[in-house]
Amino acid sequence: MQKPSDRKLEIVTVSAQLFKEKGYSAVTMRDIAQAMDIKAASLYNHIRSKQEILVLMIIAIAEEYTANIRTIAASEATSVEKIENVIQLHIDITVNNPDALASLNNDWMHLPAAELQYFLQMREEYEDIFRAIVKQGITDGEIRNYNAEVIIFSILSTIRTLYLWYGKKKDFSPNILKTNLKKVLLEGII
Amino acid sequence: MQKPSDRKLEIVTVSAQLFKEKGYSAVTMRDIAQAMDIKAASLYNHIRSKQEILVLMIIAIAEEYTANIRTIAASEATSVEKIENVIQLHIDITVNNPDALASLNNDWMHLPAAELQYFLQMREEYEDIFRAIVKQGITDGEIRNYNAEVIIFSILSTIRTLYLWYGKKKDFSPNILKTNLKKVLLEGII
DNA sequence: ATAGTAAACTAACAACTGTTAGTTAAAAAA
DNA sequence: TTTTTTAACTAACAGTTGTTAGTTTACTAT
Repeated sequence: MQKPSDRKLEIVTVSAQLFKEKGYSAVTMRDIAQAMDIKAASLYNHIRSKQEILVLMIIAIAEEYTANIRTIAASEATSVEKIENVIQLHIDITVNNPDALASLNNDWMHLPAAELQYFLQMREEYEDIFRAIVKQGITDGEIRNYNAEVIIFSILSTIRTLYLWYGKKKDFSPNILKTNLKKVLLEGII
Repeated sequence: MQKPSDRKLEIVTVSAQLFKEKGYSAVTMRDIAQAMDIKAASLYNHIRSKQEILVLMIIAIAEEYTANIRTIAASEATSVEKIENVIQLHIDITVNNPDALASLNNDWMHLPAAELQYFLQMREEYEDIFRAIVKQGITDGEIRNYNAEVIIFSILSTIRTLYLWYGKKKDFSPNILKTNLKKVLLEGII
């Protein structure tokens, strides 16, 4: 896979902002073109289809999640440290892709069949790895013996929706998140 | 506002399932009609427009959230008890509206202008009330002195996305949630 | 039986959708 | 300088969109 041209990346960036506002289906090729001050047909000098924009937007990030959580899981760290590393991973990816994450969370079902399957497979693996970390932590007595699925859901849903809050409030600087989010998710609030 | 007919409610119910799968914009009137085994034009014997379906789906639930969090905030309970009551409120509404909540979370931007303004106003009030509860809890020493916005984000994002997990795993029965979710969110996992 | 109503139907529309074809102008390579 | 490439353009398409108009059918109330 060769790396996309500058103009191609610009289309993906602009589209990500629009998709975040209105969702993939509600954004037209003419909307994207207008935001770039060109005509819709001109977009096709750079991309093959509207769906290809979505693929470029989602798959690379999904692969980044997958590669990193594999590394974290395979490391020598304790279960709690691994969970902290997963939280940090989500903070980092959110800071670097605050718009595209909206499509990764809400528009993935509009991927072409092959990429959809690939995406869902990565997503499943990701949750399986995270589940294994949590269960190991419970077994080792590092993590309290609550329902594992509830723990997984609670942490994942928070760090997956970080993109919705990041950038809207000054309290969500990378540093404040780094120090506060791990504590809140791990130690609770009381 | 008079209550909708049975058939009208059926349209909203069926649409909610479809909107959850593909999003509001990607679902056509013909999709909705086909799911009800009628023709698209027949839908208009019961509803005025596609947007009206969205309004019926979202506004009533938003009002239910608003009314209930007002009651909780005004009660005599401690701050921690109030937060527990908010968590329980989200569990209850999720159990009763597992499909419509997808649109409330992802498709609200497609509401007509008037209803959009009303929705955003309710959403803002909701977050303001929740913020006040958390800050009071910190002031009173009931809640640890972490960044309040991070606490708010962490709890709200979890209970708002409950609809994504509820029904998919048997671990998410109302009872398991009732006992586990409050503990995980309040006391943490270590 | 008759009239009225609720809810389905067929047919159609104007606007919008993603996309293609062919053309043009400017920049880069020869 | 000439040639090639890049990236814009105009024009148009076939299919889909939400929606309306007018009609038909079957139940309900008179």
